[in-house]
Amino acid sequence: MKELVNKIKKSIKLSTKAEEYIYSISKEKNILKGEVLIREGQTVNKTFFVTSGCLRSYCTDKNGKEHTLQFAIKNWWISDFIAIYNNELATLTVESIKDSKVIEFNAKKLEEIHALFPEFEAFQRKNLERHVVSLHKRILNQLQLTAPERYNLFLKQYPDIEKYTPNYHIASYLGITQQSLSRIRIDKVKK
Amino acid sequence: MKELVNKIKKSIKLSTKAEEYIYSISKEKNILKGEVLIREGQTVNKTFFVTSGCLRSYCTDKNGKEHTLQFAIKNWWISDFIAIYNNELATLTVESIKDSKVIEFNAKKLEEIHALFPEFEAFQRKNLERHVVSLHKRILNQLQLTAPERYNLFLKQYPDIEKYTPNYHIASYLGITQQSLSRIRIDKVKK
DNA sequence: TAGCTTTCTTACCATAGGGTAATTTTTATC
DNA sequence: GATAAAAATTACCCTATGGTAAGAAAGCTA
Repeated sequence: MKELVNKIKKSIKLSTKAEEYIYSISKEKNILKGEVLIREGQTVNKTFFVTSGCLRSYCTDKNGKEHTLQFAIKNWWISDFIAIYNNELATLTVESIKDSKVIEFNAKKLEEIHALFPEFEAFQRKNLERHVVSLHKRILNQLQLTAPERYNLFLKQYPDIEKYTPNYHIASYLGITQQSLSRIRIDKVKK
Repeated sequence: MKELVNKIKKSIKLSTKAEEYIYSISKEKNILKGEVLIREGQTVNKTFFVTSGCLRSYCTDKNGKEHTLQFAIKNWWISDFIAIYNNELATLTVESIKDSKVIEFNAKKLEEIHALFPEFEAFQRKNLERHVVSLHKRILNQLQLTAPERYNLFLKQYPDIEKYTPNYHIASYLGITQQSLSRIRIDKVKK
């Protein structure tokens, strides 16, 4: 928690009141592997900031197949932002894939922070800008790279995620099946 | 221009000074089909707001193949946001695909508007939030839909883009070849 | 209208990746 | 360590999409 506040302070000047407000709308939580923090179909009133461990968000298609939108490791925010920003019910599920520590925010009150403490706007804008950049890059990679290339890039971005994430989650992030990923991994070793 | 300012005013309270500033950092431009507004490898110092017509942004891969990141129609913003937000050279090209009218902003000065007129922050935040949502949806669609499904969705989102966009641009947005798109179109008529 | 250019379609074959299912390996639990 | 559960690999065949290339259609330009 302290860490996050320091991070914010590096980006903007945070008044004491604003800092107090942040503490009042959040709480630190220990999450066990497998816990579901946001469930598809339900109201989304929480946003999480990961301080250790890893969460993922995914949707489930009509055939029951899961598609991973995001892995959130240390210092990332995760929630169902489609639902929050559109004020809709969750289409995503957010679950913990290893024991994690998060700071849980009340989404509504986190939104209100901008009206109450406009100093926070610049911080949030930077966050959103970074988010847009990473999504643009992901889309471009999906369009132009082969599955093995995407997998190698993924490993660079999440260096030790393989230690605790099943391959089928990685596959569902890359847009391939776990069997294909398995072949890719084997081909890689052969070389 | 007037239209954009009204749009902004619907979202936030815009002071006279801020409005004047907006006018001072922008100008309306008529763009001919085929004009390149941002070129890969160069410095990006402009952001465009489309008032009519259509632009697209794309990257070119190592084989010279183009991949469309975005089509921007009326009321959309377009630029190379990866370059702007990361302060890097352009990796994208932005070109007009039909005669268009745009409002051209100095990107640096548009960024500075937030420090000068903090009232603008909330407007920009909403823009970025919407942008994130549309990118999340695009990624999820790419992961879970077949090419024909993505094509149908695309036609709903850009109802008459086919009138002026060559198919291979659409294909390059959907992540397939123009030949595949051609087959999909034919199959669709048969049904 | 003729001729040129761009775009679209079609055909052929190649290939990456998918689906199902069986088997092996790893991990967790008692 | 034995057993069960979860995950990963492998095999088999299949299908969607890609690549090349040729031809047809449409759109420009003179």
